[in-house]
This record gives sequence, structure tokens and C-alpha cells, in this order.
Amino acid sequence: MLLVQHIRDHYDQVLLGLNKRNLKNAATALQQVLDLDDLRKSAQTQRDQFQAEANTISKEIGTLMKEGKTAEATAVRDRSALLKTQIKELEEQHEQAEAELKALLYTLPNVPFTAVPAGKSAEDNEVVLSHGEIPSLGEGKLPHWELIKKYDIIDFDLGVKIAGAGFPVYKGKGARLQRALINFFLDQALAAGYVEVQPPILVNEDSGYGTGQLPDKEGQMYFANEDKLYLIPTAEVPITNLYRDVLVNTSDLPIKNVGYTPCFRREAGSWGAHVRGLNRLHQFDKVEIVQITHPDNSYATLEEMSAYVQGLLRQLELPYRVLRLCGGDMGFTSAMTYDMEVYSAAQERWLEVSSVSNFETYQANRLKLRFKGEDKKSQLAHTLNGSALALPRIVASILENNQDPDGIRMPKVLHPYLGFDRI
RNA sequence: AGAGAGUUGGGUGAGUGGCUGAAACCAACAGUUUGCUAAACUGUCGUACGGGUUAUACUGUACCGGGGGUUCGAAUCCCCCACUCUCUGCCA
Repeated sequence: MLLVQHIRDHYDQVLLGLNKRNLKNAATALQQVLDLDDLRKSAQTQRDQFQAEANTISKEIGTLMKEGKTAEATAVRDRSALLKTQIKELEEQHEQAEAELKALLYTLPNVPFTAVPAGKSAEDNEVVLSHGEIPSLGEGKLPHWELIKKYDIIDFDLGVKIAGAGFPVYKGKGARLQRALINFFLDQALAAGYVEVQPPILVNEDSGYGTGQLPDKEGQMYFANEDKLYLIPTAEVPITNLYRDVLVNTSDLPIKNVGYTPCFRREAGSWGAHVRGLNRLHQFDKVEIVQITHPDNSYATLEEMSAYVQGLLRQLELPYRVLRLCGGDMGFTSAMTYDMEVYSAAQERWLEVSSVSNFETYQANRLKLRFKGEDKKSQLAHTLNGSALALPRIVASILENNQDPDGIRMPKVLHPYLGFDRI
């Protein structure tokens, strides 16, 4: 959520940023924010004055009663009653302005960082770099949804029986590959200084608001109605919310956490020709890295996290490219995002396997995640996160890129985790 | 799921409807002193939103799990909700 004070102080910059996102009526919305805030303030100032008077009167009455001056006390009481109705009126004004302001702020996305390119869709994203060679497979190359049947390692039909489309069943070497990747990713993160956490995979409403999935993406999360809990779409939600309502010391920063969780996404309305096989699932596994940093360091950290994720892809021997997302394609809460895509050689297309973002104070403001600076004033920290990595599309590209007539070659780094080197 | 108990500042923990933004202790921070360490002593020490100021100072209001009510006045009384703990039940 954007800070009103920030909008006030950097109006032009915020407006420019929101325009970069192609947000309609940005200027109107911002002006409305300021108006509502003014309204809120003036109502509060007046209410506080009346309340102060009422408080004084109450004390007077107490004294008068003690001294037995009942008649005088009753007289003062009338004034108090009048104040009370005025206070109530102003209170309502204040609450309404505040509620409207909050609702409006919830609809405003984060302001893109200056380095974010303008643009409307994925086509306008900027390719920052590419790495690795795109393998040229001969005739008879199979897409991963054929390979998994051929080698009987992932079964979608069984998943349909148990749950529905988009819930695969991993079997035999397929299951082992999942476990190997998870352990490999976790071990790498540990080596890079991340502290592992195993969070709940169902979260309450407050957590959903904390990281911005609510109210923006309400319909995209599975909801356990009986207990009012959401199944997490990403470990970002529970891990970042560990720090909701937390005031940390500057010396505690940066905080680095990594966690493996299954992720659940309803993906309502996003099924089509390009989502066969592992390309899009309702349930998938992901290892997520989260950092909480001092505002001065967050962009250096973003680069560090990007480099870290690229290191994983190199070790897995996958050709990849890094995109800097344009304003129109960036997530609602992000100030800048890098997407990492691997090349899937049978499908002959790039697949997004990681998204690394800096949210600046956007999440921290909702979370009330602050640190005490050297001037002993508390200020909002910056939050970042990234997939490191999401499994299904990694699996898809490993299977497709490494296929040969004799089977599928496994990346070297996984051999110790797998206990085999081919499928 | 049933019954009971509870929820107060960073922590522990007092608190008869006005003298309580809240005792005390601990922690933290600053300082004094004994050669250093330890100890002792003194002081500071919640958050949010306003007013005010170049910035301080100063100042108002709210907050004792959340919401509502009674009252001139609520941490304290009443109602609803959430959560935690204990026992019983169930269970990996």
C-alpha cells in the first residue's frame, strides 16, 4: 500500500510511475487520496478538540460530585451531552474518510522503480541477458507431456481421479526428481546464508492482506470456508507475514529466509492452449527466498537475488534468459521484477521459472514491518522475494532438453540427490 | 467437538468506575563511580494519528485481544466475536 505522505511529497513522480503501469485515472485517484486525507485530518483535529473539552468536563464533574455540589455538576453535564453528539458526528466523518482512503489505496498498485521500462504487455519486457545454448533436438523429440507417459514418471490421469485437472501425481523416478530438486534448492540457499523455515501452508485473512494477495487476487486462492483459511499461492505469503507487526533492529537486517512449500493456485480463467502438461498447475512445489532489507540496500539485494537464481539455473545446465518486466506486466505489489525463463526445447518456447521482485515499502506498509534506525525513529523496511525455484517448468525443460534415444540425462548436480543419472 | 480459565507496555506482572498511559520487577539505552570486567547508583525508556515548529521543544486525541453498549467519566461493569491455555473426546 502506498504511503499518503509519499504521494504528497512526490506527487509527480508517483503519477509518472502509475502512468507507466497504464493505470487509468491515476491523476484523479491520487487527487482523491489527498482530498480524503485532508478530510480525515480536519475531522480528527476538530474531534480531538471537542474530546479534550469533554475530558476536562468529566474531571470537573468528578470533583464537584465529591464536594457534594450536585446542582453545579448537573449543569455542566448538559454541556457534556452536547459535546457528545458533536463528537459522534465528527467521529463518523473521520471513520468514513479513513475507510474510503484505505479502500482507495488498496486499489493503487506499487510505483515502478525508475529503471522499469514502460510498456503494456509481456512483449514489452526487456531482455537483460541470455545464457546457455539452445539445444537442437533431432527428429522425434517429444514434449514433456509425452515423455512423462513414456517413462511413467508423472500421471495426470491419476491426479484427475484424486483431485482434478492440474494436480499431477509424481511416480517413481518422477517423485524422486521432485525431492532431489527441493533438497538441492534448499541446500544451495542455506549455503548462501538463508535461514530455512517451514511455514503453514494455510493462512488467515490478515496474512493475505499483509502481502497484497487480498483484496487484489481474492478469486485466485483456494479458500477453506469452514475455518476461513486460504491455501497459499506461494511461500511468500506465510514467510513474509512472519514479520507482520514486527519492529526489528537495524543490526538484524538483512533478514534472509528460504522455505519449501507446495503452492496452490486456482488459475481461474487462465487455461488455454499453452498450458498443457506441467506448464500450469493448481498445485506445484516451489522453494522461495525472502529478504527484508534496509531501504538503502534493497536494489543491490535484488541484483544479488537475481544472480543467485541464475546460479541455480547454470548448475542445472539450463539455457535461460533474464527479463526486466515492463510497467504493464509487473505484479501489483512490485516496484521492480526480474523474470527468469528457461528454454524448453521440445515446446520451443521460454518458460517462466522464477520471478524476483523488490516491493520496497509497499508490503512493509501493510505489514507494519519496521526497523529502528540510528535516529531511533522507526521506518518501514523493504521486502523482496524470489522463486528459487518453482519446480514444474524446471522439470519440463530438464526432460525436454536432455532427452535422447536412450532416455533422459539428469544434470550432474542432481546425481547425488537422485541416486541415478538417467531416466 | 464439549466444559472451564485467560488475553494489560520488549518480557514478567499489579490494577476498588474518576488520583492510571497505566505500579513493581526484568530487559534495553545514556550517564556517574570503583584501575578493567562485574556490581552499585542516577536518569531515559510504548505505539498511532493530529496541532505546532525550518527542525526541535511543546501540545491534543486514541489505544490495556477486536467490536459494540452502559456512564458526565471504563483497563475496571454488560453484550458479541477472535485467539490462547487446561481437562474430556477424537486423531498422524
